[in-house]
Amino acid sequence: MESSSARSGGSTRREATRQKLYEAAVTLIAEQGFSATTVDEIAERAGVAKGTVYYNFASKSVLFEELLRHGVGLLTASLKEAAEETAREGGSKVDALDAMVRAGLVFIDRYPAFTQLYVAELWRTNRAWQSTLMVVRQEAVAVVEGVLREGVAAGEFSAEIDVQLTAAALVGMVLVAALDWQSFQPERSLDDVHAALSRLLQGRVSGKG
Amino acid sequence: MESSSARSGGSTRREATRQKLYEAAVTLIAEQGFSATTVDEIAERAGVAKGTVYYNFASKSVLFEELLRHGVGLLTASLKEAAEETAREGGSKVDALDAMVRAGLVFIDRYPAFTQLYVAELWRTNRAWQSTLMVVRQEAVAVVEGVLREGVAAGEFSAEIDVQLTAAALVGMVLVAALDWQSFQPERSLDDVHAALSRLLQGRVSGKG
DNA sequence: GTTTTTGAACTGACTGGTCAGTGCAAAAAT
DNA sequence: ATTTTTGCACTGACCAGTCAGTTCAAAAAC
Repeated sequence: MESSSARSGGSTRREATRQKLYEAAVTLIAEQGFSATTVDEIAERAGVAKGTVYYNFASKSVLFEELLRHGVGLLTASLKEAAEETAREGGSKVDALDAMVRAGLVFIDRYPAFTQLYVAELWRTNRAWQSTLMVVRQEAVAVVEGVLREGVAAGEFSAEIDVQLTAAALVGMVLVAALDWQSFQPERSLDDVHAALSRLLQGRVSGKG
Repeated sequence: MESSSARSGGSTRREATRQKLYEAAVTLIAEQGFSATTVDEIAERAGVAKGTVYYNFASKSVLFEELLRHGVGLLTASLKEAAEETAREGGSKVDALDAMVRAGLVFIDRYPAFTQLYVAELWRTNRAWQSTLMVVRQEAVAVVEGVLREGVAAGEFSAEIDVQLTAAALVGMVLVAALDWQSFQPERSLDDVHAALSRLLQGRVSGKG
């Protein structure tokens, strides 16, 4: 018989197990890389048996892919939210960029391991999950590109900026500054880091200030 | 006899073999990661026997570490050269930064695989070669920090900029923009990319332009 | 004649993935 | 109300294959 013990989209127990596996995998892979991390390690850290990993995910690669989707989904939602709230409050496009910079920093602060792992894999070639990686990357970068384009359309940004390259550069600015912050100056506050990046974003570097 | 022909370190033949191994390892590891790359693969791509790898390097890790040192050494030299030439020509510190941005782009354009590999490893923790990684990172970033500090001292940059964070952000800007360029818009010219980054660096984004 | 390279065989530890079986809470049957 | 059945979620020993690193005699390069 169809037991139907938990009709609403998968049992709670299973979802909890998957979450534990995500959390175990993300830190281990961030530290060691995908290949150097064994399924046994992931299972052990998650506190489940190895078979459970394969009960919940078709393979180690699939676990990783779903982890990527899950994580970037959170980031993209956060960036959109930041941009939309700024718009709602009548802020300029620079304000929107600034809010997104902060949202990015908050995300990296909350999920540093995921960020490390993502950066480490993003530009590799010939990997099984490359298409997944590109899709989720595009989702996130598109939010930044959108704000830049709107800014150009509204005359707030120079029409001569290269939207794609500028978006990539902004993402890189935040990414590397934040990872450096985490790795080498963890005592600094998020506001400190945000202030430094705002200054750079708004071109307030040159001049006596 | 230790003939005059090879003062710096070892025979020419041996050095050539090591160079071939570097080149083979750098592309393979950039594509697949360190752990997923086998010594047999490296030897095969380099066109030497496996025994030769172990005759020239104590282990796979040591080969990788020396590769890191070698590569970042080239980058650091190139950055210094760019900064010094700008100074020699009487350029401003912004000019020096701009020249270093270009030098970074040229480097990434010439050694994309090395750059990928380096970025993928830089923020990992608990790895055998972590101290090597940090040392060489610091050598490179210090060049940027130095120019920023001189700019502050000379009153060209605001005294309120955070040198460390700004340097990291600038490096990130170039790194990510360049890797994106390589990966997703390889048809663009170096000058194009450089122009986009210059604009951002000099705060010529806002405004009708 | 010394240094460097070759190449193939070998070892021993490790790994992704499998699978027969267990535990258990809810459903069905009595 | 009690017993029986169902099937989901999980378990962990096991397997077949892989890989870093070793060894070494012989050849090649210098």
